[in-house]
Amino acid sequence: MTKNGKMILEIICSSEDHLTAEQIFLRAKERSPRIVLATIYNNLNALVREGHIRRIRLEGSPDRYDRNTRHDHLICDGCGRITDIHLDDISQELEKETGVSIDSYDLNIHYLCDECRNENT
Amino acid sequence: MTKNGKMILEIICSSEDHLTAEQIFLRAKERSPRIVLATIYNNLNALVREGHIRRIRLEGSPDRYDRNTRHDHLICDGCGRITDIHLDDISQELEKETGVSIDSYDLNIHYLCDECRNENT
DNA sequence: CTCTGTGCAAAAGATTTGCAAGGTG
DNA sequence: CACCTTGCAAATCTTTTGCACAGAG
Repeated sequence: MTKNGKMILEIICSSEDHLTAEQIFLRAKERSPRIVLATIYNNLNALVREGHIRRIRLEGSPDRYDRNTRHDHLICDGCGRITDIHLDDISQELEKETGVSIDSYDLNIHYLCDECRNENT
Repeated sequence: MTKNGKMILEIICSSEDHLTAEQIFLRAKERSPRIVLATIYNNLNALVREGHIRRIRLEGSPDRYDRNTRHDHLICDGCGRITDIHLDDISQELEKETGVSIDSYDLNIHYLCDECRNENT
């Protein structure tokens, strides 16, 4: 793995949030001021391809990147906040139900967080 | 609902595939030659907002649109083909596990279809 | 007559690509 | 020297927006 690749992976893994390429770019720039967005994207794609990180695709906002431990996402449709949740792995049930051999799955749950629910009252 | 909205909904519902905006545009043009891509997008957004259709966001290809019956997706990471599957609704279990009130969820299962699996042998 | 959807052109946003240069082995 | 990553600029692709007009109620 390259120096930039390592740095980007570190940035992602050390963040509690789900960062966009732009945000990662800004943080990377703090350490390596001459770095460019294209380099971020190159490395992000490589990291996703090699399974080190996950890409989260969202409505109306750029992709976000997340460490690749098995977990699922709660997405508030009000404020857009994403929360990691750790549900039991259901791969085996899914394989039984679908009859195919599963590589991975994405489970994104849409809801309204407490604040957003109260706002809409 | 507007005439174009109805037409677009019909195109989506009568297709077995998961169409891109572009594909929908081309089919809409067969019936209504002066229609424009922007109109397609406007209507698609409205239809998604009103819950008539679903948007499927994919890696490296434009969004696709799908009828909004409850179902999940098998996505082959080799050829990109999407297959609808009908699993038991797991909302209730998810609500129990997460403790929040769920509006909806997306479950996308990644695998390799038979052809792609054989190719990689 | 008013209001909303439409066609059109142009813009915006996110991501990718081509190429020359730089660093590493 | 050979190779691969980088920086940079420009391109590409998808989607959105502003505006004037047309059509429906």
